[in-house]
Amino acid sequence: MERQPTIKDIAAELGISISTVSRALRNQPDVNPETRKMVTDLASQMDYQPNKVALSLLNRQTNTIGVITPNLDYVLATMVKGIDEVALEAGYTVMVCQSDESFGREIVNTKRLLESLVDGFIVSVSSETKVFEHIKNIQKKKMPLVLFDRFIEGMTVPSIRLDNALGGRLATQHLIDEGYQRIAILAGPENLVISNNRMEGYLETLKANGIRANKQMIIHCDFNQQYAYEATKELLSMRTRPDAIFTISDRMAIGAMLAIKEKGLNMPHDIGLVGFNNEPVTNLVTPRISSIEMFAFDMGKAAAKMFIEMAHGHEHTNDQQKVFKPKLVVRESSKRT
Amino acid sequence: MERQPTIKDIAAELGISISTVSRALRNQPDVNPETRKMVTDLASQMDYQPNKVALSLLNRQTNTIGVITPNLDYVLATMVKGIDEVALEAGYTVMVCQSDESFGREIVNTKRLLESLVDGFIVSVSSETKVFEHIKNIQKKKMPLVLFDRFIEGMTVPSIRLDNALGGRLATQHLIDEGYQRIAILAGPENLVISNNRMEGYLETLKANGIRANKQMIIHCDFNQQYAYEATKELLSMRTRPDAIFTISDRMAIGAMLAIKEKGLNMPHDIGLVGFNNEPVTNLVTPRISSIEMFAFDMGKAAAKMFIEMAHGHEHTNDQQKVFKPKLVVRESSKRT
DNA sequence: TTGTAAGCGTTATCAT
DNA sequence: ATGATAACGCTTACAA
Repeated sequence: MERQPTIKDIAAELGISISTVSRALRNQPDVNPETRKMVTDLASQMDYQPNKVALSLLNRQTNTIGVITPNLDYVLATMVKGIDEVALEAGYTVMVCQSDESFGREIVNTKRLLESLVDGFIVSVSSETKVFEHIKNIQKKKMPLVLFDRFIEGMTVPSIRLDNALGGRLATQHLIDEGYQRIAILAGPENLVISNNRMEGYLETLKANGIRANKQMIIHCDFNQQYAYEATKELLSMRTRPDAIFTISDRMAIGAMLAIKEKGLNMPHDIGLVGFNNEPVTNLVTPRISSIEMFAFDMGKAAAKMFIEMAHGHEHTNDQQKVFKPKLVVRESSKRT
Repeated sequence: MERQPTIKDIAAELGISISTVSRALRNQPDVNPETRKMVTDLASQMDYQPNKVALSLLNRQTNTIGVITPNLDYVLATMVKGIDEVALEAGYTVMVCQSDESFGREIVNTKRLLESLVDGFIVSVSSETKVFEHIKNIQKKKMPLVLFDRFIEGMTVPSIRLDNALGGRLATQHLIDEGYQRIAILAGPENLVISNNRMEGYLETLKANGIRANKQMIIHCDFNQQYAYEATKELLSMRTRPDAIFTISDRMAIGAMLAIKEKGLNMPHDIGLVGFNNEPVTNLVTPRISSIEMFAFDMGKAAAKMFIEMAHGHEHTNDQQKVFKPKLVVRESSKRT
């Protein structure tokens, strides 16, 4: 890589001092118009670009946000897009690191970015993450930190999250309203808060409708189409099989759908299905899958906005949380009436 | 954000000079074991982290790669994941910027990152991009630059690309082999090289099989499910409708599929369909869609490897290109025999 | 073995 | 209107 031109080079070339060059370039008053012209002309001729690293060192801020995400699947990619959008607008650049749902990689990523490269973090923790020292570390340094999507129970961190329990309630109540009685749930990994919250909504709603929850109807499995497929096959081979399934992700809904079709059951007649996330794919399959919309793009934007407010030193409390309300989107897979 | 501890602080606290601290911290010889212990102990107690910005300024390199991508849809997200993987391994951090298929945002992103924030670039140009001054600019600065996926015709830039024409040939030949005669193509935007290459493969193969290309069977439309849906409706209402459609992306294949189903046609009997990318969704719909696998993850890894070689000053020629061979994956949508 | 000082590119403060 | 200098945090000759 070639050495880039600096104000020093410009100053030397023009036989003036670097402070004058600096001033001229930044349109400060108190600089002779002729001098300014000389400087700006030469600068653009040399294709001079101010060195952001030097500025970062000087100002002790990099105008960079470290974004750590477990993956870039639909929901998180959409959120990251929202973050990107707002950040760019506000003069921030975003460093996206994928932890790949691995605790180890999350640690490594955090540590790297922490080394004075970023002004703060917007983080969604991996499904493996059960210890939060690295997150506390960020807080200890008083850096702006916003969690999004996946959050941490029992820790007060500013965050953007979804009312997952409501999502669970909406889905379950809808199935009940459509006349389904034996509603199974494919829940996510056990330690994942969002997954548990969706399940709580499910349990709550069953109870509110006088339906006894059945442990055999509650399956924990990875956020994964294959597992969901297997789990559904299992469910469908029960002596009293479920007549509806609520999966806490659309990926899982697809897996469930494959198993249902294989079994020769008709949706929504024989069995109902509701997913979560409202991914485009729900519209592409036959029958189309009902799902819970979570406004991922807006959530991303909100996360970035909250971050920027914190970075600009606006007062904020640590337990500031913005909670988005999900919305039920009814499609053929669950519409029996 | 709190001021982070520096070696200066450590030195002051211990009453020694900063160079000694620096040496102790970096395990240099020539430093008294006792001094070293004092220093390292205090450092870890203060949770000292070396300031990367200062180091970047000193070394004139940031160990950061600027990745510019038009979007984070399946293919590019997968490639970015590959880039990430290799980069992390090699001690680089990745800054991902989405241009959102907009030329303007691509320019802005490039310019920002160029301001000495990154050591070089791995870029996939937006579909809008027809002028390449910003890319030439990077080259002029002698920064490592690798293009991936989308590349530029008539410019010699190191790049990782797919043999798109081969992809077009594989798909088309397969359809012909399955007995389809009137094969339409939903090509992408006209100025996009990858799209044109796929079409060339299509045209070539028709010719090689003695089939006359029909202009009405060649539709240019955005990489977009909705457009593909409209275009297919149009195609299917022709007096002599096509009996097969090759779409140059799986998204478009889904759009086409919707139109085909709406028309009540049976796949693969009445009409054949082949997509491109081999996205997971091709496996989720009924019938499953045949597609062209492009090994996106490996392509991303290769891009990062090439970048790192360049950054390490390995000799390279500007026209160094790694071309991946796509593979046909046959599924039900096109298997008539 | 340790300290001093220059330098990385820039801005801000204080002269001139 | 312009210049000299210190500072940001660090490394690295060079000196002690």
